[in-house]
Amino acid sequence: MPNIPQNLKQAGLKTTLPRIKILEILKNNEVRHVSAEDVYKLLLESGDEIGLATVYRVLTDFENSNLVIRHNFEGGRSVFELNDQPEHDHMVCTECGHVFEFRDERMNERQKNLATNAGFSIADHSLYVYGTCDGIKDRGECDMPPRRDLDIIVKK
Amino acid sequence: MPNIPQNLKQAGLKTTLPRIKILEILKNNEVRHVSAEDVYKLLLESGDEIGLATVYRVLTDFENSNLVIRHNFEGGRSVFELNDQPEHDHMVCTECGHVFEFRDERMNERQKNLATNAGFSIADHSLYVYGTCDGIKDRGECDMPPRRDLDIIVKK
DNA sequence: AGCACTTATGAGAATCATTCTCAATAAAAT
DNA sequence: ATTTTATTGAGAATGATTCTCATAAGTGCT
Repeated sequence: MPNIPQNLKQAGLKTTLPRIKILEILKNNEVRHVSAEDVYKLLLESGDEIGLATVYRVLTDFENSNLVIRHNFEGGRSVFELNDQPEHDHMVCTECGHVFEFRDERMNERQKNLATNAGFSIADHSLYVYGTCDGIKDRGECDMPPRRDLDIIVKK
Repeated sequence: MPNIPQNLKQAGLKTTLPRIKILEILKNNEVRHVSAEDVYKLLLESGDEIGLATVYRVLTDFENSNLVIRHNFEGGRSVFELNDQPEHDHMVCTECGHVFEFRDERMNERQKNLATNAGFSIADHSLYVYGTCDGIKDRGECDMPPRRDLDIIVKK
């Protein structure tokens, strides 16, 4: 298993207790997309008294050093995700809340071309597809459990 | 020119002064993507004393009756856009704040296929491309004035 | 037009997520 | 071990948005 203090050092961050604990949580397979509040609660549950302000600070530090990715969801809520996977996009089921990840080279290419032709340099993009998964549609329940790996990968 | 009270009635909304004034602003070609605060200031400039709370309420009403579309930009900022055009996506210049609109059938198709294959029914999507426009990159200033029509349309 | 009924508005308080402040503390460097 | 520098905690501050509630407008009916 990857060494957390090492990760922090590589990212140019001091290895402090809050950072270690928070990175541990993010590396935990059970959670993939968490809000600052979520992290704060998880810390409390495991008996770590780390202030909410620190959680925000650490997550922002992690974002700046590319350890995590911040997503701005609807309603001004941010969720964070460990940046341990190739760039990908998200399909969000509006019924069960499940988030599927996918990756499509062709779509990325397409975006890049569009932008270039318009005289625009892409730094970043955010794509969320909202809808329902078939488990919901057919039987009223979601039959796809959350997964850590990319759910759908489409090659070029 | 389209009749504003008519629009409101069709949307199932009482025709009140604040609603008329705000819809007027949204229909104004000069502005396309505005925040609630922007609308509030524009109202003040034209001598209309309409409270900020009302602006928010009206914009939310408009959203619910599909008169406008709400975008949740980075940093928890919402902007509103008159819903008078075909579905399209946005390129946001992170330097000058200019928002380009574009529309790409092929990308939409692609999304639909991906989703279908994964057993997912798309209801909606949100795509924002962030970057800088070439005016910024080359000369430090944006050379692309805001436009009302779609800036870039790519057919299939 | 006049009256009753329902809905919208204004102003300020309240809320929510997030950031800031600053004194106390812990890591890193010497 | 000591100095230096960055980090933390707690609570205050911020900024966007929503809520509350008394007042003011629209709408429908006579």
